[in-house]
Amino acid sequence: MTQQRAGASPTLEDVAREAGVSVATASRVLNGSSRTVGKDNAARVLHAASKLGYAPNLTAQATARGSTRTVALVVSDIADPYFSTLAAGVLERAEAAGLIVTMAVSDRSADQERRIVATLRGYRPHVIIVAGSRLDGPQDALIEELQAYTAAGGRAAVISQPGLPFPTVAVDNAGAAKDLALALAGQGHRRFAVICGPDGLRTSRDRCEGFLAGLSQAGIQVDGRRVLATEFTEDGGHAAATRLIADGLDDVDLVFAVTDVMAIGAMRALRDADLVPGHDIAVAGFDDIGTAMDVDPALTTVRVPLREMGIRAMDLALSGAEPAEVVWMPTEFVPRDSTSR
Amino acid sequence: MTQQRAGASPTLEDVAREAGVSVATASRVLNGSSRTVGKDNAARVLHAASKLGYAPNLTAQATARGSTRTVALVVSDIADPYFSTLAAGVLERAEAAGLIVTMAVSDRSADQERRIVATLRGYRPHVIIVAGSRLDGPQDALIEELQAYTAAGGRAAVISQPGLPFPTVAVDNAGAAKDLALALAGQGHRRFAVICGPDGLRTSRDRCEGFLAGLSQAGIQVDGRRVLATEFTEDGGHAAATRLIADGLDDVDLVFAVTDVMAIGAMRALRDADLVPGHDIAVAGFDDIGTAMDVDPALTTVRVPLREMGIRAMDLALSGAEPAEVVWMPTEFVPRDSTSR
DNA sequence: TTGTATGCGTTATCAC
DNA sequence: GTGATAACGCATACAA
Repeated sequence: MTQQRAGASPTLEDVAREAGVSVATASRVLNGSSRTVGKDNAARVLHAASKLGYAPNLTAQATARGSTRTVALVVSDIADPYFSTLAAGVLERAEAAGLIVTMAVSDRSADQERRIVATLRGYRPHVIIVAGSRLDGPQDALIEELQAYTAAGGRAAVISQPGLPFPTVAVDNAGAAKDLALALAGQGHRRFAVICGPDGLRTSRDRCEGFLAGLSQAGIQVDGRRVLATEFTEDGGHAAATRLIADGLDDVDLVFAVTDVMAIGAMRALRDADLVPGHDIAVAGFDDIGTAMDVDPALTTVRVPLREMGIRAMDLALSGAEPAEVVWMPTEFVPRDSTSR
Repeated sequence: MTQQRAGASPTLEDVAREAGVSVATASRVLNGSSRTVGKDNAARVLHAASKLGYAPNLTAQATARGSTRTVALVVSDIADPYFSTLAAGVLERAEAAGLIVTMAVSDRSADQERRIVATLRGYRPHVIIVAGSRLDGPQDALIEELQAYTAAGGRAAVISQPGLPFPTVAVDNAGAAKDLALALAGQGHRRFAVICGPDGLRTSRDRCEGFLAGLSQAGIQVDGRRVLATEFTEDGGHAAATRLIADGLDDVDLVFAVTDVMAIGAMRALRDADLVPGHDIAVAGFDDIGTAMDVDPALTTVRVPLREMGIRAMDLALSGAEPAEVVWMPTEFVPRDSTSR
């Protein structure tokens, strides 16, 4: 009976020695596909492996095989339900494909995002999925990094930033926001305030501009002072709504925030000011995160199939889609009590 | 000028050749610690690397060095704010330590959890953190797997399951639930219903029993038919509350659910039955997830410092804590409007 | 300071 | 069927 070094994982060699076979044989029964191994030898190896608590060194496997079974996912903020729901979809699909998911957060910084992709690329993942809310303008550094990856045979997919030279799953933010505006106008709302994200955030801009375009189409103008830019967070929504209230809300009957998270922050601000959301003033959001139907009144919003988008992004990457392919996911207007007087 | 194979990542050898130096030299400037490299050679290598878009193969690095810079995190469900907040803490701390986080979801299955740990172990991560809501009874398989990992020099930490032979960060669920019950009784509530998680879930049981113990200490008994077991999800909370309502809620003035997520589901069920949470019937939860203060009325709960727990778990693992070490995190009663008539 | 040679744990290509 | 053995991409002890 052989001894393995303490403080180190048993290796294939340890198992082989214990079983009295060659490493090649051990490798074959433990991992290989071709079942060309003698029955008793196989049993010996299996027994030795479990006795030693052997777990194949996947990093060594990766260097030997030249490929891994991992997918790298980069999100802006995992505590944000938008991203955690996306991530759940990616994880679900990855698991089904026998892939392990590596995750990193970019904290909404483009530079950080590039650095992360550069690092993740080092792990030679099977797939890289980038799900940040993308910035305006050329993403040269990120694109270069991802292109180096795909050029080397990697599969990449991007969520929510159409226009990049990678397979993409996205929703028509501008169009959906426009439809939302028209629907709200159809409900009888006339005086709007809009809470947008920080400048340069593509998703925010699309939704903002789409919404204003819809209002304009309905013959409604909104005062520039009623369009606020703020952080892409709940506190951002709260702060913006607070500003709005301070400036006087008399001529506003609906506040639209470009994300549910921000809208919910705005609702909190309204309540803090002793206003009743949905009664004194209507509120609408965008995304349909789970919480949207838990707040009271339930939040009118646009459903974005986040979990499905994570799944589709995985499918897209795994299927080796064309760089230019964009899968547009359907959205849906979800009227709830927050906009019905 | 040399050509690298298309469809493959440039290797250190490619860079070295391009720069006209040996791989050893290239390795030293690109990764090594000792800066014993000639100035011009270093520049050459750097230039070649960036020109080729070189990213070191981290898996190969790992097998060469025998160690990685990754931490493996296993959670039950990343879409659940409880876990996504924990994960955010882990990610934050990991990033600060220059570690990459690999994540997998166990879907609340013990067997799945063991399988995942077995797989993750194969990556020889620097750290493994298990954050499932643990089941009652012996977790033999999981423990064995984790012990094989630590025996081989790995650092493990566990969140929320004290009693396992690994460094642990936890909260006193039973004690906090008892205090909560006493506080609610102090608010004047007398007739309680309790929504628990499925049998065998340790966290749920501790909170349930602690709560009932607190009530009992306050001289309050609760009818067994008013203690329901259900799924550990929002829908579970909704379903249980619906059952409660169907059975008649006349003799109940407060519903306690063992997690905020479930409590929020219960609030939704109440509203669905045209009852006003916090007015017709009080509701209390546990965890203080972000949403707790977004619902209306804001949810009375017990604050569990989730993000900090993720951070502490990382610290614990990184510092090579004693197997038996348990860090108890403080909890705090957070009274809000859902329990104040 | 730089290069050579060897090893890391596996897989895969050969022979036997 | 099974066993040597050369890769895989990188790090590093040892020479030069």
